[in-house]
Amino acid sequence: MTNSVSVDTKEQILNVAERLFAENGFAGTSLRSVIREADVNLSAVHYHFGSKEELFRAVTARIAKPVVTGQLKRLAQCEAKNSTPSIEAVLEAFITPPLEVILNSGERSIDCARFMGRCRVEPDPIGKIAEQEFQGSKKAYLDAFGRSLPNFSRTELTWKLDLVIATLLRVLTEANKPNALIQNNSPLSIQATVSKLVAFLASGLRS
Amino acid sequence: MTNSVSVDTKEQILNVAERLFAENGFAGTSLRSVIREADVNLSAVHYHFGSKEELFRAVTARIAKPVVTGQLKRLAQCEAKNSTPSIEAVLEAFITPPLEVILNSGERSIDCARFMGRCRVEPDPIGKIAEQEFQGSKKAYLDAFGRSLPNFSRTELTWKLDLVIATLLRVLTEANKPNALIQNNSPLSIQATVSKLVAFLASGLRS
DNA sequence: GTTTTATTAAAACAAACGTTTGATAAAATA
DNA sequence: TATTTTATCAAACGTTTGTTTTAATAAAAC
Repeated sequence: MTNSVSVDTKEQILNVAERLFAENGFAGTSLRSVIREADVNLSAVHYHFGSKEELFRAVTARIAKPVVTGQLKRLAQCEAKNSTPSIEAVLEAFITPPLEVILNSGERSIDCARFMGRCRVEPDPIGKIAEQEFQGSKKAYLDAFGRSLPNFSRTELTWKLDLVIATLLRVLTEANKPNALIQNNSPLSIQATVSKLVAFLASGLRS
Repeated sequence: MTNSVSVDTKEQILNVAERLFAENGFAGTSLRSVIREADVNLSAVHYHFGSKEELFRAVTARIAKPVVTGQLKRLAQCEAKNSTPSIEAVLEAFITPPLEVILNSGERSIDCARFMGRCRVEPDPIGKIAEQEFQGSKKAYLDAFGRSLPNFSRTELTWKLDLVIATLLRVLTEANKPNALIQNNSPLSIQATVSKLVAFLASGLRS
């Protein structure tokens, strides 16, 4: 049907699941704790999403889509200016979208950040689901790394991109905690975070 | 008593728990799956460890102790040679012990690596337990970072050390997977991994 | 006005969970 | 030798898990 009531129910479930998955992980979050906080019926979860695993996928997809889209768009812009962009420019294109999503998520911003950080350190098969949802931009960036750093093997570039992602995920997980890089989600803070991360990672990638 | 039977039981539980916690996380690992693979009685877990949480602490402590000891020892040696060692030397002192532990763990080496990588991305309160067990060397290294890099604030050094740890944990988690830095646990491979990680991180820390 | 269709609600399901209990026997201590 | 301690075991505890089933409700389509 798609009336306003069901939309609210579905979105309420997504929002609460996002927060609880981020806090307690997939296995540590029960559907009953979700429906309790979302104030909906237990059946609503299976009606709207089918299973706990599909609920997790839905939460992940909601965040991953704009991130991947943004990363591909920025990489294209980046390579439109310069056929062989600097690794700094490529890094900035990769790192900015996830931080931008946080900025555009209103009250959910911190939950978004923490969920992004959490979802990809989940044990399999849940971690694989998250990897799937985010992998749409991975190959393009691996290729871009190769063009910006032509002196490294594919294997070397692969684990380096992997460490870039791990670093980014840690920054997201720690958002708003003491001494964390992300201290609020103001545009200025996001910009500063991108700059510091690019500086931190670029020189390592060249090593 | 400490007869050979009980020692075997206790160690069997530790070994299997280490592997399953590493694979499936704390919440994703049931005590019944542990005792099934360890071929011991369910009560043996509570008899030897008291609770699931204390079993996790025991697994963590077994690995963390030699790591922390090694890190403190190497840092002291490092500063004995040079009162203000390079950040590369400090990094090497920090990174070597966890990789050394893997090398000295025989058949458990990959499980050790993966558990180290997993235990500190566990949701609280489990993650806090792991943090506790590993934190014995943290303050000393934060101070050492400050001496090697005197131009940065404590806050900046704190998140930078945090990212060093996150990078190291990722390398450990991915051990023996395709394109991973750690591809086997030979002394040569470990040495090569340390060198690459130091190179990757040192320049970022200076930025 | 009747029949679909979409959504919520409540109850029940079998399975799995961490933990506790009480019995048993071997080992250590006296 | 008698008593206590240590270790192991099967069985059961009450609770919680994800999922399914069965009804009830209300809006939409015919």
